[in-house]
Amino acid sequence: MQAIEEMLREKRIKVTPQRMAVYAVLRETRRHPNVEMIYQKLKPSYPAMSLATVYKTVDILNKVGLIQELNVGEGGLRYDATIEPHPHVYCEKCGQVNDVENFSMEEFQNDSLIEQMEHQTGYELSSVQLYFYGKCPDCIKSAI
Amino acid sequence: MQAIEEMLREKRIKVTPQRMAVYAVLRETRRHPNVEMIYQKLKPSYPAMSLATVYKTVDILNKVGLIQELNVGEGGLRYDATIEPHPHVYCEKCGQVNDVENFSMEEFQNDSLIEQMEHQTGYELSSVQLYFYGKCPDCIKSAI
DNA sequence: ATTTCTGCAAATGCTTTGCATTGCA
DNA sequence: TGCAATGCAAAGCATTTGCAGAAAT
Repeated sequence: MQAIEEMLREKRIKVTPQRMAVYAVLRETRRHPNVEMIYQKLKPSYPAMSLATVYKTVDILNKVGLIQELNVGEGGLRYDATIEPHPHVYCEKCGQVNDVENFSMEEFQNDSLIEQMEHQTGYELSSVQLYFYGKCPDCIKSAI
Repeated sequence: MQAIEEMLREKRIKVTPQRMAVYAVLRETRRHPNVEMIYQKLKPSYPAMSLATVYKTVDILNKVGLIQELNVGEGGLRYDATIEPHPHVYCEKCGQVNDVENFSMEEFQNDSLIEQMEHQTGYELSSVQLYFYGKCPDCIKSAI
């Protein structure tokens, strides 16, 4: 895995401790945190960091294509350092967002789904999102 | 198509002019309007209708299952009187949301995709959303 | 030396809430 | 008549903005 500093430099954006920290949080977790979660995670080690900076940082990281924005419908966005398209599951009980691993719908992984859709709709498409909604195994068990 | 009044009555919610009007707007259009759009559309014929009522109404119509909520990631929800699962395309230029008609991924139409995912993830799933993002034919033409 | 970013506080704007009034059943 | 819905205005909150100081190139 490439060094974070290098990746920012390649995107021609200034390399700051805040940006490296935010991106590091996203690379380390599989939880798809939202801005508030990222902020809480960083607060102990970066007491001066402001929420506004986290907002600005995820925005620019998303724009340069280092991370992707997810919208599972809570109101508020989540962020994911994995930029390859992959489906997500949202637990309506606990609010956790997870990746769907080893997704077997091949068309979703490569570009054939997008190409097929461009044909069918006449749009120029740039991305796809597939979201599943339900209850996660933990929440089923605890019968909350 | 069933009468709107009847449909509300079947869902055991009080039948009011405002609710019929909001639902009628959603059934007549394919534009997946948000709250503000619904409000603007109704204003001429219902000058007294308040935005808060539109918010409350779409919320209850969604809860009783008469409409579905879409979240294309603008911030703000859109509403759709077609409750069968079907993919949507979002134009990042003009912001229009359209249905994908005659979607050929059969698994998406019936329940097999959800069942397969339940197996794979251990979740109890209730719904799926598939969104495409890009530029619509009109926006491509006008090269905006 | 310049340009860009950060952090604070204030502003914004969508959505929700409380409550008196109205209207459906 | 009783309970629920409406409409208004106020409150709430997440997000954005403006700007002076700080930091990166």
